[in-house]
Amino acid sequence: MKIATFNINNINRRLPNLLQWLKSAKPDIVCLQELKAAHADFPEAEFVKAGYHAVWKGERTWNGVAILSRSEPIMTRDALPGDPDDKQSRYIEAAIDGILVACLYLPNGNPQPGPKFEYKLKWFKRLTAHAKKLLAQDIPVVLAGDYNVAPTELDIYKTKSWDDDALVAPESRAAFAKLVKQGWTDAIRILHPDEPMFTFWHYMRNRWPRDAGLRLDHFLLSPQLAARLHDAGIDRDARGKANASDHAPAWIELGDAKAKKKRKRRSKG
DNA sequence: ATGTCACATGTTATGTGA
Repeated sequence: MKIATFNINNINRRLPNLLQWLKSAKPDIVCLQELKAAHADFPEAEFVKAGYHAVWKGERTWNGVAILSRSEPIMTRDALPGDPDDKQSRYIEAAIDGILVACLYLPNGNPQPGPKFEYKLKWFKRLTAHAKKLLAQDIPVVLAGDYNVAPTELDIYKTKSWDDDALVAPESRAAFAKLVKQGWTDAIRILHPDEPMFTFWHYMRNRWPRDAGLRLDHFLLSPQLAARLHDAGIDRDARGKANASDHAPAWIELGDAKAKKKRKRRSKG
């Protein structure tokens, strides 16, 4: 079972890239962020043609999240609980093949300090509260998406350019660390402890050719899924294509769930 | 401040967000 997360940065603008990548990467489940499309403008038919079901939450101009899957998803939520006044489309959750898949797009938070940064930290708190409840259910859960946090120094190229940025701010990093500490496994990092594993390269200043990237897209796995983690990686090639998103897809490969223990056969006599 | 991209508003650019 292959699960991917991909900040697509405009689903319609990037549709040819996405379809090509789906064909070559063949993920079973894909979490998409930054659709930048109204709900009615989501190109569902194209994904059906490509063999995927889809659930999504659009928003005109900004944000927007979706989950594509080979098996039919059962949407469990299309918003992060905790603030009914939050109208931004940044969270969608579905049950797929016995896994609860949460697709999230955490606020960027710039400039900081300021109201946008406050919103980011508040959103993080709500996510952390919800994540705790999911963990308590003791089921296979993956929290996948663009967290807009480079968790450590290893997750960003050597630079001073981002020192005042919300992506590396101590509060952002502390919030991420606090979430992980609940008992989640950072899938990419646990399998690649020494490589940067960047997922984002800014369009500006030749950041892609210079490999001046950040690791912003993460998979957090509940213990039941962490036990099934076989492989993880970044499809960097996607970032080098024409008209690419500024993010590359990240993916994990999971083994099958253990077959349920067979009941002891009753003796015949 | 700059750099790059895309969209909205609605002009022959500018603001906004990332």
